[in-house]
Amino acid sequence: MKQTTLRRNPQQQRGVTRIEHILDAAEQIFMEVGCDAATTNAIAARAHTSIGSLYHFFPNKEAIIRGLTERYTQELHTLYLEIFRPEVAALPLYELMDRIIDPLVQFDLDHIAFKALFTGTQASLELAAATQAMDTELLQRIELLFQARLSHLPARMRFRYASISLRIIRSLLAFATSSQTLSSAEIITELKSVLLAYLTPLVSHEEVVQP
Amino acid sequence: MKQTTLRRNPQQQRGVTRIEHILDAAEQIFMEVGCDAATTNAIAARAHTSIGSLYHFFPNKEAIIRGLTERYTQELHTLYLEIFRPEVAALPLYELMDRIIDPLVQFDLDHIAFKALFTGTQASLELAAATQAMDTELLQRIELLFQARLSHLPARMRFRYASISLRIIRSLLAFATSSQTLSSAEIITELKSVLLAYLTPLVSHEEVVQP
Amino acid sequence: MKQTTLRRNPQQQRGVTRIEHILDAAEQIFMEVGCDAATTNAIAARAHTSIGSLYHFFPNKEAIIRGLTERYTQELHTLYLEIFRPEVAALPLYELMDRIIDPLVQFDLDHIAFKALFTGTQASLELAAATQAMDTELLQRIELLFQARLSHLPARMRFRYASISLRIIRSLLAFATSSQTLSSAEIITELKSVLLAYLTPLVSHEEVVQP
Amino acid sequence: MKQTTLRRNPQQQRGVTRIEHILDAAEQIFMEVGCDAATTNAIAARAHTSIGSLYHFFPNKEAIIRGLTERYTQELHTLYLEIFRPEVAALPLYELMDRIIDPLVQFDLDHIAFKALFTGTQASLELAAATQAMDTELLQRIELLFQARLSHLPARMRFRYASISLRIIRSLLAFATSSQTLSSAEIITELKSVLLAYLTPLVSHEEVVQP
DNA sequence: AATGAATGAGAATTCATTCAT
DNA sequence: AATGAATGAATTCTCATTCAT
Repeated sequence: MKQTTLRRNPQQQRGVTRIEHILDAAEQIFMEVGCDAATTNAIAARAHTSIGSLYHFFPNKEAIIRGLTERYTQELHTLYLEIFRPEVAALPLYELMDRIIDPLVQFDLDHIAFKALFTGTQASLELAAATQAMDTELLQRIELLFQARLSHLPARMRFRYASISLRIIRSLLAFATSSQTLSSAEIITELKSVLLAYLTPLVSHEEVVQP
Repeated sequence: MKQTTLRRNPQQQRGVTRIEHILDAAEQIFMEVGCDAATTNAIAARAHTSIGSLYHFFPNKEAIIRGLTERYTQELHTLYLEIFRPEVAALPLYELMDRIIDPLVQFDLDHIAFKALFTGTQASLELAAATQAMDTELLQRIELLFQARLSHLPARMRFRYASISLRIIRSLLAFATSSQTLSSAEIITELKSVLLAYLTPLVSHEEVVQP
Repeated sequence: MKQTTLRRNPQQQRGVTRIEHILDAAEQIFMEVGCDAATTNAIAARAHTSIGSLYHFFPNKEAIIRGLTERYTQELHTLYLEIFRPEVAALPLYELMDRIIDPLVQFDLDHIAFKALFTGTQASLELAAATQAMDTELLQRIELLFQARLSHLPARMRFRYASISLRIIRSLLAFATSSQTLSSAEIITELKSVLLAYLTPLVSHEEVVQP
Repeated sequence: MKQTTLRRNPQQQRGVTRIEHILDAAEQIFMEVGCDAATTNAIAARAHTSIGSLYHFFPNKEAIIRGLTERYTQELHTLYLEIFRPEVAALPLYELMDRIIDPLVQFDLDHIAFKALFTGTQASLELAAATQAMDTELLQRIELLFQARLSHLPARMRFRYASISLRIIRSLLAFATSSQTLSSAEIITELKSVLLAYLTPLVSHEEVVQP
């Protein structure tokens, strides 16, 4: 049975710093060569520590990936808390969109490295779960918004709209941060346009006024 | 410099069959364990051949990936030729959608293995290029359709709409073939709905009559 | 037990030609990459034949080396017969030298490829034996010459002088065909000079008159 | 680009010892089966270490050969320094000979393994360079001696005499350590005799008195 | 805690040789 | 005879992980 967490909780400040360094190094290396091709020795070297020290804190390579994922997940969770404040539920659709999508774009831009790197098998499984979890959280929050506004629809339909919206957001967000042919701004504008076109009919009883 | 194609063109019928077997085996194994974790020995074993024979035809592991990609690419290209016949340009939007999306869905279903497997570093680079190329072809064909129908728009805008549409198609297609919570049919229906909602305003001068 | 000779004597003229082609190809490849690194497939390809045909005539790689060695040995033996005609025994030392050394130089120049290539383990053993044999023949012929001229010396001493002379000849011959800093002619001149200086005291009763 | 040196400099005493062991083992194995046929696994086994450790210090097989060559080269260089002390320049020719040749003989006897083993392709290239370099050093030292004694000759001639002498020394030294038919002592005696016969005429103005 | 040496299973690839066509 | 596909043992080298210092 593989250990999945830190081998030991660092007792000293030094240890905490060391762990962060290792994660930073891992992030770089993963991005450069991919997850499978990254070697623990290379990560240790990049973190200016010894392989022994690395294994002092992480029981195995998988734990490094997990650590990285957790760090990312934590940040994303924090972002969700900031985005989905109670007051957003009452905003008009087009403004709601800005309030949700713009921070997500920014977050993706701030974490391009992270997204780019996860290609390897190990990482995929690891990240698939984490992303799944994070997207499930996002999905639920979107559903919650819909619940407030589309209370006349059956839950099943709200779930469907939320799922489809989430997928569109994710894909065009990824496109926005990677496209060579269209500008990020263009794509984000279109993303909002697509969602408005898709969702507006459902909320047509609202008084939608776009600026 | 790595060889990129077959080590030698098979001179005998046996060889052709063997190559197909190897590619089939590779496809399976890649799907099961991922591309980096797949070993050439495992592929040879699964293809009921010897490692020597594998290397008789493929100079290295990368060439197997390439071979697989090429086979897939070829099939996809053939599909595009079938889909984008001249007469589709004249179809009403909602029917056009059926004519394009339904075959793509079917193709994806027929090639779930292929899509699922490409995670490894080597494969990514390989497939990234091929997918890029194939999607570029699809993009151009969509642009061509738009050119016929949205001739009043500047080319730049048509390119943007085509790009965004393609992305949405790709992501919801992938969702359709992988979702655990929504049915494939549901997702496809929504995909068409999204595209109609997004594109209809642009072609509103057409007499759009949905059944 | 490894077969050491041809697998079968060629029945047709074609076969003889094919064998020569294979040996020629082997000689080239051996020279280019060394004996161990040379592959039978490469030899077959260079000989414009198939690996199957190669093994049709040679039971294994070693047999190719042996075949090459035998061809060389045969030619060298023929040369010795030409050089050591009865009349040379009576020639004055300095002329004798010309009669012996000049043809050897020419032979080495004509077979530079052959000398250069034999580096691999298999070849060494093979060639070591053959060279040993050929040099033993040369040694005996030199001894025979000495026997005629230095009949007053004990056989043991004649053998020693012959051995040493042979070694000097071999090494400076090799030097002559490979030196970058001295010309072949210079080296050959010195070779004769060394031998004369070394041997003349022994035959001082001869009337040595140099031109 | 192949690494050519140690993968890493050993930081601990253990490492230094291990490296020496590996080189010793390699020397033995190379001698037994030749350089190409020697496997890194066999070397590791003979060194009583793991293949991993071997590769911990040597990036590849070639580096082992290089390491061995360097060790040998270093020792030979040290020997040259000991042999060619300033005072030898003034010694009479026959004594000079003893002072130079006898230590070389001894060195060869002490390093029979090394000389015998270098047959493989890789090694040849490697050793060819090293031997070339070492012989060039020896050549220059001999030239320097000649410069002192044969100052009346043009430099070009001194170079020629030195080159020829070196070649004779090398070949008869090799003969001395390998001959089955003549004793080493006999051969060395003849070597000196040859050189004296060859060189004495040049220094005849010296008062050469042999005991 | 920290360092880096040690380990060895496992991966890609080669190539002499055999065999079916 | 000729061809080239098939075979698989053997080889070099990697890298996650453990252990001695």
